[in-house]
Amino acid sequence: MNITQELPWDNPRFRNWVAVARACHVLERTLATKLAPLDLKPAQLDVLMNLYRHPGMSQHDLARKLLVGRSNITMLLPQLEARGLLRREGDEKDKRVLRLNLTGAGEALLMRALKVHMALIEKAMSQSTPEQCDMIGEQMRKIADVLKEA
Amino acid sequence: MNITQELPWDNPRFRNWVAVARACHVLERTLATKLAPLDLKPAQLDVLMNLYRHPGMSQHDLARKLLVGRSNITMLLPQLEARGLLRREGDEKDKRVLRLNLTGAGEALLMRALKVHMALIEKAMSQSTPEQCDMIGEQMRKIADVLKEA
DNA sequence: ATCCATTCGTTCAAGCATGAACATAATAGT
DNA sequence: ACTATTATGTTCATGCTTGAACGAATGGAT
Repeated sequence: MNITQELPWDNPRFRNWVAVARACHVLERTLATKLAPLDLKPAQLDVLMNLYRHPGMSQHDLARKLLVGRSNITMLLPQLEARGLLRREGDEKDKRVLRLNLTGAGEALLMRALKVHMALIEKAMSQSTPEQCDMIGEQMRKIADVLKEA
Repeated sequence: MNITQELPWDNPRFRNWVAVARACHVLERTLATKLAPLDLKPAQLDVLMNLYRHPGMSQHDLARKLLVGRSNITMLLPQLEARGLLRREGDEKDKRVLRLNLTGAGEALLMRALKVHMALIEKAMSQSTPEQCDMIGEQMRKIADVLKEA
């Protein structure tokens, strides 16, 4: 038995990553409660955001952007479509894919939700200088890249 | 209508936070797959880690540490107890609370899981200098504090 | 042309997390 | 002592996410 094995709690990388995970968790849950008045879940907001930025996206592309399974998208979209927030239209050239687009109502709701989201993020990151903030984003993008290859 | 409203994607804080959330998400899912051979979920690992560091904890304390509801703990613990990884013993002085402690098997499994977890975090954060890493942790702790007051 | 593999979306069962409602135990106020 | 309030843990119904299995459509190889 190796009694000298380093325990994770003595490791700065471990402790600091735990802090990252906790901050994410807290912000996610706070966002959920602040979004409740709009009858929107964080996952649904992610959908609207991605459709706004990438109109005509397929469900498969959306799933990959959101890092979730395709079936998740299948379960998620009908609710939003029934509320008139987006449209699903079959592609002419490839009859397998459904093209996704926000409706006017979808864009309107998105804008309201984005105000909430932005305010929360502003509050959270107001403690950091712009330089610190950019550095954090840069490191996090590297982390996502490194892990996607794993 | 304010056409000059800043869109979130132009805001550094927003873009950088999105990167944080994505990195967390990717690491969480990667951890889940790497932990599968041990038949352990990330949430269960969190339980074991906290019990290791805080022996004799109550379920309520554990729930607060993990940022989840009490009922979640109630659903989570019986599986781990049935596997002989932890014990739940009634407190003598306060008959409402259950004191939680790891068993030897629980500690052993925890150590194996920690190796996996540590390796993943090392890989993820190997891109950052120690100074950057510490700064990230510091900022994230501030964020969690700010949001807990919200 | 005809297979074969691949891609896209769906369905379904299973596992998790949540919040409200509840039962029991402790505590504070009177 | 007695009541009211608070704290701990459980139960239950609901909704979300996942992964495997499936059908339909596409594209490539021969």
